[in-house]
Amino acid sequence: MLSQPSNYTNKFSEFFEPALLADLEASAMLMEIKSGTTMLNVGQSIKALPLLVSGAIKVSRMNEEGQELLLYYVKEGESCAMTFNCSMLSQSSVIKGTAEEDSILLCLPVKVMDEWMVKYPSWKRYVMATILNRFTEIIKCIDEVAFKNMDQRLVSYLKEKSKITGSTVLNLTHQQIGDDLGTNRVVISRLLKKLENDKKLLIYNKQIKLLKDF
Amino acid sequence: MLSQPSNYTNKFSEFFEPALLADLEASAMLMEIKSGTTMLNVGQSIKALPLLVSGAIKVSRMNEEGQELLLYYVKEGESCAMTFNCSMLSQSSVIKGTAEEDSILLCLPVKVMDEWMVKYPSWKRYVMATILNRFTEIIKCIDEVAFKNMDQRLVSYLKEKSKITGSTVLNLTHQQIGDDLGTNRVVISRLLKKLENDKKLLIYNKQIKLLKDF
DNA sequence: GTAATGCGGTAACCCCTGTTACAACTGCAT
DNA sequence: ATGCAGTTGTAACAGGGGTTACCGCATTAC
Repeated sequence: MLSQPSNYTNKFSEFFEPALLADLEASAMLMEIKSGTTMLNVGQSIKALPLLVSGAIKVSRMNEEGQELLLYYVKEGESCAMTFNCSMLSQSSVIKGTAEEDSILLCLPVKVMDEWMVKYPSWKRYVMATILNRFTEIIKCIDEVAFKNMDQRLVSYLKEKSKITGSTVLNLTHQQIGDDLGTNRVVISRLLKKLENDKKLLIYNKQIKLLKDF
Repeated sequence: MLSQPSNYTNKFSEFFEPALLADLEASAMLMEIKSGTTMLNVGQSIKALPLLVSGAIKVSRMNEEGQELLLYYVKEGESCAMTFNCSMLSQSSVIKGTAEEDSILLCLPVKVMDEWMVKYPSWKRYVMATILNRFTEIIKCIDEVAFKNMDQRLVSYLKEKSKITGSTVLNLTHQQIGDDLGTNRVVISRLLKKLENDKKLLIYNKQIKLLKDF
């Protein structure tokens, strides 16, 4: 059983002014999301703005043929930039959002977030900072896809994954990695094997352990 | 010799409320930019917000090794989303902006654009719409780079170029195209030749003519 | 136990694309 | 006219990585 929003809004107390925090408590709805839940799919319209209290959300692009590509993660204290945009202009989404872990989030009605842009300077700052961060991360993603080889992308991916989970043991199948990087399972197996030979990691069943000099 | 801003702000009269237009006239500085001028480079800080009256700006990503990749164009009546973000948070740019044609733009001090977010609903809408459009275009760019082959990317590129210039005759060298798509000149020559054989276009020196069934 | 399913290892194959090299051609400068 | 710089055509080669196929192994269901 979850307690009231008031216990969770303090995750945001470093960004938000007191009046905004109070308003947030009053307006937001607390939600619990199980790992793996798809919260938003391509083409859906956006009904509420999620502020992440704990856990992590994976944001990815899916093309028409169902191929996927990981864009970035939304972490604690963060929110989704696309949602800001889409909700303010009542457009539908071009991306997919999935809970990477069990997550807790505060859901805000779209209406209030627009009002708050005018009312609370700290909210405006937060929204702008979030948008800029996402832009930067998407640009990073473009750099990877456009200029880097698959082996480098795989290494970046595993590092990021390790950072997100806070562990050097990653519970991942080769297929899952391939999906996130928009490539084939065999390619990933091949590259992982090479990394194992180079003593960068160890491969187990559905599990990868990163070694010290990864 | 350029006339006063007042003659140019009407490009924006469809988006902006009258009071904002008046304020724009008072605050903006009119600038003329020659084709090929680099207006913003990676690592630079942003001093002013450009609103494009006429012409077109090419926005691209450059990586550390100097490889380039075209992201999108800013056209008449539009502005640059990254600039909004960076200027509001006083961050430096991660992208490059170059005048694609001779262009005229209104330059706004960073300070006022922040105030206007609160003051003018139509400004807030414009900013948000711009940001969303850019997001969408960058996602499109990711789709291309991640999922499409070079021949498909080349076709998209030429179509876009034709739309921007409003002509089916494009004054481009193969090298320039290669730079925009982040690839090698020889690759472009090869693919163009194939398109010429397929009767999609004609190749001249420093010039390409798109045919009807392109 | 056995069967079924999913995961991982490996080989073989091929296409796309990046790279290098060189020749032919254009246009401009002198 | 000659030379030079920039542009284009083409061949040849190499490597990355996408694809298919098949096998062994682990896990779960029955």
